[in-house]
Amino acid sequence: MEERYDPQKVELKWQKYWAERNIFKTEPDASKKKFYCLEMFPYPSGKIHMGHVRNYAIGDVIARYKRMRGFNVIHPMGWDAFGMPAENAAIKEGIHPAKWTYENIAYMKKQLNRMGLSYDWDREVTTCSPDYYKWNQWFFLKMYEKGLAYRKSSFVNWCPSCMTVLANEQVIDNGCWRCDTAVIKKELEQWFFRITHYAEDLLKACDELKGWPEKVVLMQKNWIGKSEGLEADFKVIGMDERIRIFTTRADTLFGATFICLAPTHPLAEKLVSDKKSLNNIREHYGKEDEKLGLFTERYAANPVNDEKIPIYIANFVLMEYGTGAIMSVPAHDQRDFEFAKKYNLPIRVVVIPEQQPNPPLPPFAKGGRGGITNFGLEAAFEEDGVLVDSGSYSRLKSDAARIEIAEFVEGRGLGKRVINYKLRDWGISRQRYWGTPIPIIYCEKCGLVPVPENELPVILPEDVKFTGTGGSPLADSEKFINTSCPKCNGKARRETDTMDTFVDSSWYFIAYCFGKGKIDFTSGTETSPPFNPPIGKGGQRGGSPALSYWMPVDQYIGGVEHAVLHLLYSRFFTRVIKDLGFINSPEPFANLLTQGMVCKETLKCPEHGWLFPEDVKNEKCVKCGKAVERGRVEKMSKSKKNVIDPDYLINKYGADTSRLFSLFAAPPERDLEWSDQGVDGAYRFLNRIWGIVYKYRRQAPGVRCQKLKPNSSLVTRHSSLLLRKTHQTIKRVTNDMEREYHFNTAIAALMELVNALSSFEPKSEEDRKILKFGIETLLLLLSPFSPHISEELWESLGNKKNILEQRWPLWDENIAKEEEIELVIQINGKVKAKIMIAAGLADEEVRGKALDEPRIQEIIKGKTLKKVFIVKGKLVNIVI
RNA sequence: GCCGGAGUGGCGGAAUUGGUAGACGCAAGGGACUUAAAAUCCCUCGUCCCCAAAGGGCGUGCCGGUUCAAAUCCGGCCUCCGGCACCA
Repeated sequence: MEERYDPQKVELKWQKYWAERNIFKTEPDASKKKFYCLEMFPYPSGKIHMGHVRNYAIGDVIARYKRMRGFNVIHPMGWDAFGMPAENAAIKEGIHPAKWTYENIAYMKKQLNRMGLSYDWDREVTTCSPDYYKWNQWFFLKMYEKGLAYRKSSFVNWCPSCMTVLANEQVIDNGCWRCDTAVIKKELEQWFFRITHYAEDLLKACDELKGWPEKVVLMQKNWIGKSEGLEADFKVIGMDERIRIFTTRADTLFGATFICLAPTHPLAEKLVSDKKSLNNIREHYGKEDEKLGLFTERYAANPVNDEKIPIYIANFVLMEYGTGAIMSVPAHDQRDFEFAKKYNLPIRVVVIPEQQPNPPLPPFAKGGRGGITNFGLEAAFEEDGVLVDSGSYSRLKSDAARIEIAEFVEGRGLGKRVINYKLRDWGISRQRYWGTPIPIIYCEKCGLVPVPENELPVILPEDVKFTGTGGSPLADSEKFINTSCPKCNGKARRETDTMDTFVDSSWYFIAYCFGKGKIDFTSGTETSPPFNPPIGKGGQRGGSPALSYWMPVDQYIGGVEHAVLHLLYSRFFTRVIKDLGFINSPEPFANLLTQGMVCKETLKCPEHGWLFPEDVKNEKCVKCGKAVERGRVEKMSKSKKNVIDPDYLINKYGADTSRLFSLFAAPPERDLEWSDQGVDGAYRFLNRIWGIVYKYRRQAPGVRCQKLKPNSSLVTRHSSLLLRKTHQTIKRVTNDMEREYHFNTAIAALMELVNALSSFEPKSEEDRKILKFGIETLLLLLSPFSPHISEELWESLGNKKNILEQRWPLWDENIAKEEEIELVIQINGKVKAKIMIAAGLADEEVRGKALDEPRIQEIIKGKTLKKVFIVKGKLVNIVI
């Protein structure tokens, strides 16, 4: 054994050892409980970053820990390989996206292996390979058959920079999720997945996501955005038309003083004669600037009292939500209020607060009760209350009135109660090259024809031109576009849009279960006894035993930025796949851990802007020598240059230190602040362990000492303390792992054990045995965090079998238990003394010992004891 | 605006059920070893009063409450972070 710890040597040795034996390969084994540990697969952008290091370190600890706990662990990895950066590289540097992508994958795979991650590479998936995206196409066809994939024209979010469409979820603060460019509305024919078909199910099942952070569940619920309300028809006076509106406030129906249509509402054209004005409004549609309206010069009849009210077109009314038309109740809706003020429309109060008039009346009441109160109001009253000026419904409370008025409107045949969702169908068409071709053919005679299943995959052609201008390169590829119709064999052309890359990542966790190159949803085998029977109902395919064995994912780990996007799409896809009969559970991820961001302080030179850490020497910019400003701690990003390159870190300290630091610096769900000194600390810790093992490597060879008991005649007092500490450490580390994966406190416990080991001086043979037991236990507990050094030192101690194949140690509660406890004695809640007493004494004895304590005697002398509280094993509080 | 989450030493963080606030690490200061430095090891380390010790006061964003006892529970506020945002 070397005296000095050389991480490079140790780590490469064990990585080679693991790879040669393909040690992380797993197969279904019905005799063992499975554990599916999954980290979000990366986009192969070139190199891994610290966010990946953290994400994959967390996942690897869990995988290795569960493996030692006896689970059959599946721990796969792959590549989210379609996407825009590859195409941008092609435009900028002339490299083909495929070449660029596969080269990046090769490099990043090396990096991941260099981190010592325990992946079963026999399950690797690469989404840009035809044997993967074939199944995107297959799912598309299945969904098309079931009406879950459809085409429609609509106003879509368009990113002018990426030159493509974005789904609603992919618009962040009105900008593109990828490049931040302001998104504009554009009318296009698009393919959609009918995710709204599952809206209610996706929402209801949120409550079953017990293993997810509440925050994420809430975000999903809000995104789905269920609301119950009334759809009501307003007849257009003098025309044979009705305008159907949606409202959640049927109780305010008597307060409606006008109605508004979205500019793109089908009736808008009919009602408005001034097309120029209509187009003007359309240009301001969906923009968050001022509210704009256009009077149609037509009127409609309120379904509740046939009152005649004006019809407007308004830019703020969305066609995509509800019916694309609203009734406007300015007294009780702030938006309508602003609109009414601007266009001088009447405002009628029909709901007043329940508690009157003390506390003082809200501003709206200044104008008096009920009636047209088009003055004195400063804001709408949007809360529930009591109805006024609403015919026979006056004096009812809002909640009751909502039901009664809705029933009345329903009774007149002028509406129905409905449920609406904010969730829209998922637009998947992208006008880009580097994605999955949508398997559709347009025939001059037969129209829209799906590509037959046996002709899949529709291969993405390689010989296309990347100009960076205009639309998708596919649209210019004659070879690709021109085809023949599968029905009539006549001239036809292919769809040139490709699929959103979120389609790829919506089922990759299911793909892993098949194994590399073996994805197959068409030849499901019959139920075989060792596995759970697949759910396939009559007529459906049999499903796959591998899928029912491995699914769902037991622990999913990734960034919170996917809280709605990827996670919602995956839940949708998993439902579709379940309904096709391939898996049992509609939920893909039983437990979800959303890890925090990796952050670092930013550095800025007044002249050269953001600086890399290595561009700063002695607080000065290396280029100009000016003093550097220390900025805020922010998420590591290339643009702010506050990054640490994982390659640099691993070359300098090794993978074990890098992993250990990123796990120790903060609990996984919280943001992690980078600290160079912290990394040094982690490195020092591993060096100390190396030193301890080196010092004692030849002591007590071949001994296992699980059965040693403290205070037996052979064991000295100081060694029985070490034995206890060892058992306590097993207990603490195990509990920290089980309790929300709090690795930081688990590592802190290991550090305490190292402190105890390094200050221990063995004097007898028994001491040496206990010391060795302590060291071996330390290595076992450390191995999920820093696996290479643990293997190396384990071997140095003469162990023949891998530490990987060892069982997680168990603690003995009798040994871990303290014999003496420190009793805190408080007087009136303030700590006055601490004494050591035997553990497990009866309350009376504890009380006696506390009162006998001289310091306490001194204070309570001559005072009456009011009460004495005893907390077992901890504290006594004497109230005087 | 609406909905979440957080606020603890110089710093990252700990405190599992209301029961010793500050585990563990980092930084800092002092010491040992060394020709010297690095490395390593040992000691101190919330703050204030006191020469010091002993002891005591204060202290988990702020104000108030419940309790024998509050970082933890309740009410009100402040700040920061995240999500949603014309969704009728």
